[in-house]
Amino acid sequence: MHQADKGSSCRGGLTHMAETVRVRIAPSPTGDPHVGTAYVGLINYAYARQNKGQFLLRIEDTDRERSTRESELAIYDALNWVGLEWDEGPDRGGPFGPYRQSERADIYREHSALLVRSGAAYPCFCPTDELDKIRLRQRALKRQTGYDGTCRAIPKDEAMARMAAGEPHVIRLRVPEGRTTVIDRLRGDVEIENEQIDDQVLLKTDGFPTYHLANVVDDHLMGITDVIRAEEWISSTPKHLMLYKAFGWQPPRFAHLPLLRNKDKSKISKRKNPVSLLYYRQIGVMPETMRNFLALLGHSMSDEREIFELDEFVNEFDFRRVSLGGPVFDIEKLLWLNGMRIRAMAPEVLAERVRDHLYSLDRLTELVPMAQERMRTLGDFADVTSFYMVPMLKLPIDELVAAGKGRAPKDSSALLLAAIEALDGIKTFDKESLEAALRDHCEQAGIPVGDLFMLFRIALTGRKATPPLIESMVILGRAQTTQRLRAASEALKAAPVPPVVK
RNA sequence: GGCCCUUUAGUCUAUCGGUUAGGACACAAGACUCUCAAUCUUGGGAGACGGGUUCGAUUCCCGUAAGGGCCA
Repeated sequence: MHQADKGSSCRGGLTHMAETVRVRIAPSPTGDPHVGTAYVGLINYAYARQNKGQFLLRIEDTDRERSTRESELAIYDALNWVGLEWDEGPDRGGPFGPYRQSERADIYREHSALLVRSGAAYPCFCPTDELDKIRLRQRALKRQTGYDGTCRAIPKDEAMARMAAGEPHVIRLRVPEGRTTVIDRLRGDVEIENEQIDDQVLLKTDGFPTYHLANVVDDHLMGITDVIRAEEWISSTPKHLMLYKAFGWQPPRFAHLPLLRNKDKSKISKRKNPVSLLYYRQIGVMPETMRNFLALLGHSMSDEREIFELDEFVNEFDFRRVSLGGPVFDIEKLLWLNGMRIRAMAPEVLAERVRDHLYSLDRLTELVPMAQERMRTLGDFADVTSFYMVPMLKLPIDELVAAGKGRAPKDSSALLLAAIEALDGIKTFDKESLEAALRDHCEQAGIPVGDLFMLFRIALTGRKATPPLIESMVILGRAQTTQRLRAASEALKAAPVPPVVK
């Protein structure tokens, strides 16, 4: 079926020395921590532990626009929550640091200079608009688009002189002729013609590396022996292989895991699915369930066991038992698993878990200010904040429809969808940004603020009378908020048109 | 559009050429029960299609189709 054994006894067939397995995950700190990160992390973790190797965490924050510190911290938080302990990383150091790419800029620059000197890479002075023109022309001719190699031909000394003179440029990889074979642990040999590969930019005009350069340099310098990552990277692996070759380094082994999917089989995305680990934690999926569930996707235990612990998975994980069809992330089954595990707990243990989940001091402190003015008894707290405690709201469809103020349900539905988009553009999910974004959005769309807010209120809390909306959104958090709005939008789309009331 | 990957029920999967194609979620029915849930029992439902190879293909090979990814 597949070639899981290929190349597993030795790397590239060259060394037989005992080597310590070193693997990594390299998430980008943009947005909420992703289930895909946990998925790939779990496999890497299992492989590392099984082989008594090391599992590292590297932060790929070379996208300086989108990377945030907040998101980086959320990654640590979420990975700790699922229980994947890493041996080296930005937060805990290690002998191969720094582990944050933004702190390694000099290393990349030196390495790209090395390639320019050897001729494996070259500076490209083409201005962006020129490149756009080339692309358009290629498109018009229905030719393969890509860099045409104009600057390849510039003699080396001239190129060096222009660089020294400070002319703006990027550094490109000089892709050689021929074909490149990727040896994938799971698929065997994958051959790709080099013609298919563009002269990839390695270093951008601002001196920052692209993913490809940084990735290869870091993996080598950090002693990574096995790159286990998502399938979406398989087509850029030849570029990476070329880089290893250009540097004269031995490449690691590669294994490309299948991509998690939405219900419609497209690559899992926040548009169609809650993908934030924080969301699942918030609704009360337990970390052991999350690990267990992820381990069920694309891998099976030898005895078809479905409920098991992390250490069992570590013992049994085997590339030969990885299946390659992209698994749909089935929330129903995740919840079933969670229920099974809940039922297996001793009541007193469960009691503690429930208390920690619902009534941790942190959580209460966050909620109490909102509830206080609306409470006459302590018990009122439960009622006022129930919308927050409940994982999945039961939506009152009629009220949702009514909140549309005479709009057809499907129009209200579209309204919500547009608003979700608007929220998407917010960088930090706080009161000020939300308020501004929502009012702004209403103005542009020409909807009365009150109309949208009432739709939101019911979508998010299931009620018409609630604590302040924006504050509630902040507390629910981005993932939960978008999830509920999306659910409401879908419910509205399916709702029947109400009879006209005169 | 080019290249690459994938393909067992609605979903997750088992099967390493010979099975009445197994399990799980979901679904349906029944039992239990003050309700609901849980639990138990039962049930329907699958090898994308077409060619080869073979005594025999879900399994190996080729093609087609579909889905997905990457590049633009």
